Amino acid sequence: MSKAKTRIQFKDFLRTQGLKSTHQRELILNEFLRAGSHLSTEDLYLRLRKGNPRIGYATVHRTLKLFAECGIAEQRYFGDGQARYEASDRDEHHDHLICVVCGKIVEFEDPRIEELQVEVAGVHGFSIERHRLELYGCCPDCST
Amino acid sequence: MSKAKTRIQFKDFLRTQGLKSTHQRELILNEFLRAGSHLSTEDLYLRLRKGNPRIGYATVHRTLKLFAECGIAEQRYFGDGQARYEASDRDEHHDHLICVVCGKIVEFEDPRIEELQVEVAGVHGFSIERHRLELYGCCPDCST
DNA sequence: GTTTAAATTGAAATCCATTTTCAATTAGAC
DNA sequence: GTCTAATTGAAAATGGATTTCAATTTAAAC
Repeated sequence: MSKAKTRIQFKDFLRTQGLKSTHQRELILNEFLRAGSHLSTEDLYLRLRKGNPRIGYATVHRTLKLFAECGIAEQRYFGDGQARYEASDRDEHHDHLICVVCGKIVEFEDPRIEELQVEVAGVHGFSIERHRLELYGCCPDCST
Repeated sequence: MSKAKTRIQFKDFLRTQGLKSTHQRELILNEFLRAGSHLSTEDLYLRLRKGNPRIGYATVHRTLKLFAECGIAEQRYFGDGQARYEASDRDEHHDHLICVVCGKIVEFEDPRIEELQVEVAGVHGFSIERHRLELYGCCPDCST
């Protein structure tokens, strides 16, 4: 999804929820879209502070939760005790490869795995709503 | 693996690491093996307190970390902000189905998925060390 | 443009699981 | 038994997430 469309989606969300469009929310969305994925609240907060000294951590936190609620971002936990957010600006779901040495995060997708997941869930009578698949290992750069 | 073997494995671990076998560690291991899987530190602490009023939370916490270190337990995060531990008393790795309604956790394993994971990681030059696969959805009891 | 009610902001406080501190205790080698 | 190092547990510290609340801002109504 284009950045322009994401901005419209967020505005629509705010309007339909009776929430207000504010300068801060705009700044935060812009920086979120500009920055790479897998950002923690802290990451985004620090990036924002560089250009805009007057944005509070609490506002960044609250706005990221709004993004997740409205569907333009997804919250993830990679086990380091910090929530991370990524833009859901693609149609395809994807999973993650995480390097245990340098922390690099690579995205991938495999429809065959997704299919098997649905099958396995069905065997246990579950209907899947979402899933999380993370492969932890050593990336090419770190294994030399 | 039998509980007796697990106890021996832990004792060996302590000995080789120059650590001491204490009454508390024994009590905690016993209760951990008796209790079901997917326990938080708090869960185990409360169970222990029932029979043994004088066991500290910090000791339970530290001992669970020892279990994880020595390989008789695995630490997991299911996104509710609490670490959970499960006995690794089987040879097979397994993944989890989590009911988003009632919180029930069901274990499963599928070698076909594991195979595909290795393949996908290889494509990106990663060697897998461990992985995490969780399917979140609605269990049969809650979907009626 | 002005008024007004409601939402928002941000600094600080709070929450809560995890982790550390430290003085007292205990295990285990000698 | 003696001695040294590890362990314990209560309490404090940590750190990210979340909430509080007075001041500010938004945007709808006038």
